[in-house]
Amino acid sequence: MVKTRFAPSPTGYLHIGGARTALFNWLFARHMKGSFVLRIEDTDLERSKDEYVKDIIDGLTWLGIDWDEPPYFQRERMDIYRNYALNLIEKGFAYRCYCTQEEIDRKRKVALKEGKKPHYDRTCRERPFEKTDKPFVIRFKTPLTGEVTFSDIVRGTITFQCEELDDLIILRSDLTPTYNFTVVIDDMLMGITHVIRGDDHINNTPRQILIYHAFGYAPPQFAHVPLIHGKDRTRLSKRHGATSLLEYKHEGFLPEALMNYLSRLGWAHGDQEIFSREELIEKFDLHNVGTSAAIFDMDKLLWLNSHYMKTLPPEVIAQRLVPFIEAMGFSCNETKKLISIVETLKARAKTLKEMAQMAAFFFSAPVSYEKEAQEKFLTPETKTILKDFLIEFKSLSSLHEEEQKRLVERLTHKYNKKVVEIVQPIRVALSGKTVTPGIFEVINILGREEVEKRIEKAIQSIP
RNA sequence: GGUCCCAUCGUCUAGUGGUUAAGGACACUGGCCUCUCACGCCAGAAACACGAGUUCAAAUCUCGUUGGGACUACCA
Repeated sequence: MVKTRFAPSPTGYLHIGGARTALFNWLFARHMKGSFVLRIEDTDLERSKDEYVKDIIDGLTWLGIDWDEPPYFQRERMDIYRNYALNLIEKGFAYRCYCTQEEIDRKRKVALKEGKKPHYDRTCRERPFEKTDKPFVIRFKTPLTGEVTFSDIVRGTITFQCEELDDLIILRSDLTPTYNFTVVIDDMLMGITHVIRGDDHINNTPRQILIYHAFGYAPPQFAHVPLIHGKDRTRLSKRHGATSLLEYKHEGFLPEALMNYLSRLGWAHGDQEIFSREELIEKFDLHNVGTSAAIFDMDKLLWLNSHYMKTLPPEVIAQRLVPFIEAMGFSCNETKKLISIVETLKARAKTLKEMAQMAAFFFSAPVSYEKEAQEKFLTPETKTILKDFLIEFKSLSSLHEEEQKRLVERLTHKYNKKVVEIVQPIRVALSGKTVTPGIFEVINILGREEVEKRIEKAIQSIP
């Protein structure tokens, strides 16, 4: 059975790139009816933070990614790694190295200067065991010759010469294990069948394969997916805008849109652009994953988001809109009204945040009018029209669109004006703005009483 | 520097040697619709990095060049 994992290190927020890697792992597992696990690689005691663990878990959850076993924390498994490292020494695949860091740094600088590889010179590799209190690290005994080849699912065959590889440290002097060792131990112990990760790990793969060999264990399948780059075509990092995936949530993006967008970054299914979660699971395939890095495109994300704003049930959008409305200091306990607002705004707002801003005037009367709107549409001339409108509006038997339309038409004839010249003053009076949803919809949502109040107020504001 | 990876419109991509004057989508431009703004609809501009080779035939295969990226830690 297929088993995949997402193995982030909590040394930073879950960003778009990590989320995409997680998504691919999750989609592949779900597609293959296998399982997916989350493993927090927090062996870097210095830089790992609980705050980031929370961000990762919350971010994935928001996206709609779930895992089949409780999350693993490498920090809780230190003994396991130590034992396996010791075991490797016994088997002759690793050795204690007593060289000091200063020594090694010095030698590396010299080697670099002479144009040689900055590798550890393997001083301790064949040193006979001696009892000493000196601190040591454990290094893996990389074969001096030969090559390592593996078949990557997305890239095909990749080969490395062993002589290019270093005797990497697998256990630090403080007895904590290093990345290239823990991944192998955990992937092995957890029975991971497919390792799907960013292509920044291609260079690590041969080292890891060698460790698998040392344990006599067949390596999993590897699938290295291209990285996501920022506009400057370098690896995505903090300086490319939104740091955390949750930042997108706070900016009013829908998880459906993010998932759809992320899935299409490096993967395609013919010409299809819109995928539901179920469709993604059904159609996702590692063989259709591309090989070149993609640049994050906010415009396309916005387009997808606006698509889901329009197509998700209004009740769902309304529910998700609530926190944004409340953040502006309004309370929205009238569900029916809120849904009407969503209906009228869903084709106009690209994000929930934007929708909330557009909806503000439904919750409180304008305290002031946009300057230009006021100058242009709240004039002595339109004052007359507004007064007339108010009288007729009060006598309307219902707020049906047809009836409102007739009212406006009567006014256009009476004053010999275009529709827009009648509607805009009303719009400004009701919203303070020149841009709103259709005027009849606005009137309907506001309701008789509120409309009358606001028109009245506008009339009074005109000298 | 060394090793490895990558290269189709501005961006995401379809394309797996042959009706492809290279298709779709976002963005962009123009038009239609229209009470403002959106939405929607129609149209348009826009790409196979370069050079050899293989082949009857190459965006597709090979090599080289150029360009970009990643890795090269007692980070992951």
